Amino acid sequence: MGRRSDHSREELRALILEEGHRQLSQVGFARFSAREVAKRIGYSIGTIYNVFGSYDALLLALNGRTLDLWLAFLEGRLAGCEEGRLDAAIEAYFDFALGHRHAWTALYDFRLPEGALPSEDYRGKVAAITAVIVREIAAVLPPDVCEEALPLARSLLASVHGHCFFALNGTFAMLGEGDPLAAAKARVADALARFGAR
Amino acid sequence: MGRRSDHSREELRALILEEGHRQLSQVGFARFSAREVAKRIGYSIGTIYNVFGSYDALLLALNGRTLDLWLAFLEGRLAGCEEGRLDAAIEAYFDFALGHRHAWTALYDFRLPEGALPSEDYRGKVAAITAVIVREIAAVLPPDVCEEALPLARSLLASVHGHCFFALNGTFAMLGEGDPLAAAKARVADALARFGAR
DNA sequence: TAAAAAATTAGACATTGTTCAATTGATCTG
DNA sequence: CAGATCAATTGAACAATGTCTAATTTTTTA
Repeated sequence: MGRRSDHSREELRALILEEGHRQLSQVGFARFSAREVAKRIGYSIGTIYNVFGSYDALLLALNGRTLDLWLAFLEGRLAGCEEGRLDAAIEAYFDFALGHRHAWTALYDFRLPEGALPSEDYRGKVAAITAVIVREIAAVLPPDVCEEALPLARSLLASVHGHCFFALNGTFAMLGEGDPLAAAKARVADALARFGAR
Repeated sequence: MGRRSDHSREELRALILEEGHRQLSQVGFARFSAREVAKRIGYSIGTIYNVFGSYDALLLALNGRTLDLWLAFLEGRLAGCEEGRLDAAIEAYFDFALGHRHAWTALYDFRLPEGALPSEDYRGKVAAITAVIVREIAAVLPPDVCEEALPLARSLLASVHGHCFFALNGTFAMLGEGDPLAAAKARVADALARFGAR
């Protein structure tokens, strides 16, 4: 078959991303197959290469979509939340990861070849999620140490990530930890207490 | 070719593990190939399946080897270290991961099929590393809260892991964090301060 | 209407994990 | 020592993957 006009380039891109994300969410990164995605949307594998250029680019786009969903989820939880916003953010971190296990895990399972940087676009999405945490931390920090909000946010993000990661990959279960979320909150509280946060 | 007596079962197992670990360390989990390992030791792929039974079992054994090395590295650093032992342990955590990037990363990239548990042996190795941290935390904790050492150790392990993970996967670089190790140490100190550790 | 451009496909390629019948060497038995 | 038994090793076969490219077909342009 040759050129056909079932879908515009943009529609095709959206189609692949949608089916790809469904697939990734169902089977996980290890079993994900670009060929299978092509089959499901009724196009051939070559078309995916036309649109995305490579397997890596496709996966980066899929992970980008996950980051979009994650950010929206986070902001949704925070909207209309008066107090305990930081705890709510940590809960949202966990809940998203638990609710989108495979997609969230793929964010970290997939790695670009050594030395390759993700696109500016992708980095922006990661920065956007970080910015939410920076904002929330700045809000509870005393004014005189508020320039510490960014480094602290990066560090607390890493701490929460570690807890969430261990919760999902079974390490915590192996070690008998029953409430990873509570532990993560406690560590964040520990740090904030030291900075005299309210 | 049929049966040959170049190596005993145990020697063969050691041979595969050694070459496999070399391979894993060089090319990383994503590009690791059991076939390639077989080729390099001069046996056929079937032999690896005879000895390990499956690809998953082989990888679990390789990761087990990494855990052994890691534990030895940790204890080696701690031996003869009088003060600042916890900081030394965190440094060792980072240094091992940085010095064995691919092998360390494979510990988390590789996952058993859903629901499958690692062997008792493997779980023991993870527990052994945890036990070191429990011991070191218990040593600095006031006696009246020393039953908190285990949960605290699990949680701090997760925090340090998150920092180390972000340092290696590029997240910290993306966010402008220049000293992940210092950040990890600071978070651990925050938590210990709250428990009145010395 | 004819020529140029673009999109889509199908197939070839090298690799992978996995399985298994056949083979070959070692070991036991009489 | 010869023959039977046993166990380890192989290599080929399979299905699947990412990747690339020549051919085909449709759309657009001249």
